Amino acid sequence: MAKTDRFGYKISMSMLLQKCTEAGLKITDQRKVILKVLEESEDHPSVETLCERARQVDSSISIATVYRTLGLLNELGLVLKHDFKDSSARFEVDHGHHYHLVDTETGQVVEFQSEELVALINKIAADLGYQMVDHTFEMFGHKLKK
Amino acid sequence: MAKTDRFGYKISMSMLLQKCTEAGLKITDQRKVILKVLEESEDHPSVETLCERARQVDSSISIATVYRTLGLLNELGLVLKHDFKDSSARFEVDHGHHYHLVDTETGQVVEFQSEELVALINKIAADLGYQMVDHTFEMFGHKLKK
DNA sequence: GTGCTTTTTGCGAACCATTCGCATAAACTT
DNA sequence: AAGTTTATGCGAATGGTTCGCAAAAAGCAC
Repeated sequence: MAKTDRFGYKISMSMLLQKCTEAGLKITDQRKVILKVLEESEDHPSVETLCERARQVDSSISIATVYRTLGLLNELGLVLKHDFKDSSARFEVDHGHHYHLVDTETGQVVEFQSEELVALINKIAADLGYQMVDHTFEMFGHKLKK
Repeated sequence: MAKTDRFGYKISMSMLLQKCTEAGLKITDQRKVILKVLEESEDHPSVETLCERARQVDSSISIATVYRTLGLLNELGLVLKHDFKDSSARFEVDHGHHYHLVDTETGQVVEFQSEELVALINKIAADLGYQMVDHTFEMFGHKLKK
């Protein structure tokens, strides 16, 4: 049975690698390792963290290669780059768009999607005379008391 | 008649300076110049741009002071810091809540409000069982070709 | 497989926005 | 005016990210 995420998107290494070859990229050992590490990461690792994890598999991998690989994957739309306020960029495999609601009391992160939200922001952009190509949205809140 | 921004918020230098003294900060010529330049900026200038503008009034102002002043004002909540994707941070006097659409081709920032968006995200939070207390939202796009 | 061409790699140096250390110079206090 | 505190300008340091280059590996044709 194929592995899927909570929204039902199928994810697989071979699919990621296929996309890379389709884009004319060569499949190197380093890229395979980095992709695998990224795909297995449940969190949103920084480049440095990612590099450390990759080095545990192949200690010769340099951070420059990690940067280059992530840049490439990001251009292909396979990987999402997040610029959180506190310094360095963080990455995750793009498993389909979802948003985050951070519980301000527990720190827990709730993921959700909303077609309605996507539709509305596209409409807002269009009303302003723009074609939206990207957006960021994050919520902070606490559980409703009954 | 008091000057107001496009959303009707009253803004004034003296108010900003008063907040600074209340916070125990000394009012220096540099701070007055930086504050004035920021307050008169209709755009969302980068630190470097801000520094250039300030230097036209007082050429001895250093970029380190501009950074320090903006950091201070940001801590006081008088100034908003935005980390748009394109490298350097950009600032604006806090005139109340609105959103930003960044033109990916020109770097220009379009401001907008949407009651509909506010209503929708509150509803989304409520549906998830949460009371929203804060959120971030930013759009990136380019002008529609006709 | 063996060549040949193109892409990728690791390394360190370069880059760039931002921050720091420090001695000097202002601002507030009395 | 004198004393205390905070702010400034300078240049050097920092830290994440990118670049240049020669060496290594990948893909392709035979």
